[in-house]
Amino acid sequence: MTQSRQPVEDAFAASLHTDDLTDKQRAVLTACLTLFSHKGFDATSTKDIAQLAHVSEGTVYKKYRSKQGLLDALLAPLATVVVPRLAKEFMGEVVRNDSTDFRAFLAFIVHDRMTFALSNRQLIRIVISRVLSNPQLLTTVLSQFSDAITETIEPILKRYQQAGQLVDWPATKIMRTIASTVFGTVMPSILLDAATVDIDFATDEVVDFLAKGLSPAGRH
Amino acid sequence: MTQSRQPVEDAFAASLHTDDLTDKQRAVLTACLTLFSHKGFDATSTKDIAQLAHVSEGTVYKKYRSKQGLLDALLAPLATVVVPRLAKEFMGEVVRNDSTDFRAFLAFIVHDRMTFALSNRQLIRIVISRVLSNPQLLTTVLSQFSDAITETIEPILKRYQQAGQLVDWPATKIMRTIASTVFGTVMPSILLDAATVDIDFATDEVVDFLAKGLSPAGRH
Amino acid sequence: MTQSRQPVEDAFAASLHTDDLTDKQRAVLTACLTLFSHKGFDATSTKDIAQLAHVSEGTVYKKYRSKQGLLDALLAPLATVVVPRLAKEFMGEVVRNDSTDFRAFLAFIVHDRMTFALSNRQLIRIVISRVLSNPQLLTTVLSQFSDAITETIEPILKRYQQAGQLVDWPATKIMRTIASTVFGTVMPSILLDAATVDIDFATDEVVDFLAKGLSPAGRH
Amino acid sequence: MTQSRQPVEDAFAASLHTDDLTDKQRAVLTACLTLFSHKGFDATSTKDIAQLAHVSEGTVYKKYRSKQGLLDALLAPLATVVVPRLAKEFMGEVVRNDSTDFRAFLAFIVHDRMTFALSNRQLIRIVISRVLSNPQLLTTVLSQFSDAITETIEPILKRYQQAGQLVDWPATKIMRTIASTVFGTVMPSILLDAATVDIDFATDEVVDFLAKGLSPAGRH
DNA sequence: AATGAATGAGGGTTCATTCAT
DNA sequence: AATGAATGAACCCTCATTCAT
Repeated sequence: MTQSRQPVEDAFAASLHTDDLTDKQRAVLTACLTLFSHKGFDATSTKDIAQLAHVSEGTVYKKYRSKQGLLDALLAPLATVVVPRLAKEFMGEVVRNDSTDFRAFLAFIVHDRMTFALSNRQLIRIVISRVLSNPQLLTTVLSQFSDAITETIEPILKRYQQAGQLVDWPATKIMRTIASTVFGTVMPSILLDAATVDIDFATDEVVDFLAKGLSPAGRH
Repeated sequence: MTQSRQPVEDAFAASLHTDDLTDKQRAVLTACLTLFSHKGFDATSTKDIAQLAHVSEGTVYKKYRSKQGLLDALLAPLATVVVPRLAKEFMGEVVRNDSTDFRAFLAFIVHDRMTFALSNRQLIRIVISRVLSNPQLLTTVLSQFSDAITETIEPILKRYQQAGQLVDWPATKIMRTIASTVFGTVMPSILLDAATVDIDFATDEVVDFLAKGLSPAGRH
Repeated sequence: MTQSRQPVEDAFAASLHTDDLTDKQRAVLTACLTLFSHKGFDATSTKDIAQLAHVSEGTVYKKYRSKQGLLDALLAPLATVVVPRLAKEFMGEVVRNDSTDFRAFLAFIVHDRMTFALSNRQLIRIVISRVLSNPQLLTTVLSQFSDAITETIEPILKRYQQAGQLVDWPATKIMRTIASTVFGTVMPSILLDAATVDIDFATDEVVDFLAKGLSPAGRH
Repeated sequence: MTQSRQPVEDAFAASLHTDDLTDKQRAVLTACLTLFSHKGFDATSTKDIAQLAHVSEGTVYKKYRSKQGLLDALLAPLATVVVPRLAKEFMGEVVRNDSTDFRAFLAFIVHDRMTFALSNRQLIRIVISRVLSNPQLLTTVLSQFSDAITETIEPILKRYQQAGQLVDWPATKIMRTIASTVFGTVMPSILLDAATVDIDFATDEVVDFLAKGLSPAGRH
């Protein structure tokens, strides 16, 4: 039921290496990821960044011309790399899992999202932090996920609903429920930035719970 | 099923008025609540606070001697007022709901928590923000809730489990599941700081989902 | 040789009690004396003063309208009370000591000045401190002493010089030499604000030294 | 009798140039020396310093991280450069003056100390000012001088005492007497920060006075 | 490309002073 | 006479950013 594929978790990390960055500039971005996620954007000084990256203060500004630019550079892959690649992952999975039942589908999606969330804890921490002071960012991120994922997943869910395996809710609501449950499960690890979750075990439990909670109402 | 009681939602607001504060000092705290929750603690300047509170910068420091002190003053009621009062609320409900079934219990708790969460959106935003840069705060808050609530609720859950109405999970896991689902439901409203949720309607949906998801495994 | 009269040492302390001051205002001045002398004028806040005087911050300003006013109030007696009274002391002594030799005169003046300096350590500390940032004050103080004392003392010295008991220096130079030696002796006690000097013993030593140093050159 | 050597007077000034300081940072220290000595440490603002040094306020903090740090940087050479070098000067003089009499020795030491005091008026003013609010500093400075100088000078004095040229007092008392007299002579110039003293002439006078005052008691 | 000295605006905080009570 | 809440200018210091080297 659980799988060991590595779908998107390092899509972000990869993006750090594909750009035309020097070693020092990469070190700067990595330092930003660490510091922004732990101290917060505002509480991180460019001096902090320079020191952690073992770089002069001037170098911090060589590629990106402001502290905000560094933050943007960290968050950009979310829209340009992570989300699109997500959609593609699911599309491929659709074909492969075409005949499996809802529970198997659930297992895949839950495991995939948990792995992603735990692999990108720092980035997620930064996103949460920024969303708090810039709610529009949440709208953007959510709509990207909505556009990219829901569109891909909706037909799949419809099939399970027609097969009587899934409650007759709108696709967005179902996905939101799944997301809430998954997020609620991994949230402590994300906030504490400690990888204390056994993903395979947690997936089984969450799938159990969701399978029941999302079963057609008539069953009861 | 849903109720219109107002248990704890303004426990915090009330705490602003019980202290021996001047009108101006209260205005300062209120301004802090607004600004810290929207711009974040670090991005809020004492000048911002003074202006929003229609007060001089000196007054900002009259009662609390540092910006951190103002933050602490906002978060303190969480431990000294909100959480203890929560426990008492539940204790009272135990008596009243003694004979009701699990679904009714669920309705109460979900409605109560949603109301609390939506009534204290700003405070919650601040807590989330601070937890990101001070994980120990999460541990503290969670353990307080754990101590105060779980202890009160565990015997109740046990009764429902013995009556075959509730899955045989540890109390903490059940509560965490409920909390995750509730939090996932209200999170968009909290992050966006927009009260767009119909609590009664949302309660019904969440209760439906949870009742199924937490039903004993054997049922399926 | 040494005497137990109490000439001027508490002329200043007395001035605190002669003015039409309430108890609280006196407490304020006393607190100023302590704080200005130990922390310095600039490093002493009006809050410090209020607290040490057990008085509200408003009261600090009741009699004297600024912090500078408080300092002035402390230093004023120096010109209006202390120095004039000094002259009178010496005038009286002239009559009494009319027939004594230079050594006895020296003993009187050294003992008198030592007693004064050690009894007004705090005031002297403040004067030194103020002189550093306002050299004109030194000129004022010195000229007051010059006017008041030298004028009184010069004829006396002349008599000792004519009697061959005293070097043939100008009166001011002799007095400055005496003052330097006395000041050098008590300076550690003044700076450290610790009364560790046995005045009678120290007087004997200083008189020995000065009597030789100021003896007519021909002797050697 | 008087000499024109320049032993230690600019030991401090030199120390400003040996450190790895930028021109601007040196200008900052120089401005601090001037302002601290004239207005006092507490009454000098970092803005004052920046303006006098023709530098931005940020630059004031580039090398030393606080205003106190700047003060420490000014006072440090006193312990690490000035005092040790003093000892060495005297040691050298011992050899050269081996056969001279006490009066010549006195002339050297008086001239040397007067030159030093007048060349470092600003520094001395700062030290006096700081001693007033931090008596422990006096203890430190005095003990350094005690250790460095007395130890070097004591055997010399003993020789003069055995030759019957010097009163039979403890070395520390003799040195303190000399110091008091010298300090008393130059003090007006130091406090007023005006170089109105003819060192050679003043030396002769002070030596005359001290030679008599410190002559063996039996002579009289 | 990389450095780090330099900048000056703005940060949090303290302060002397005022004034309604 | 006495209080202490309120003020806002000024304080010390940090910051993101620039630029000559």
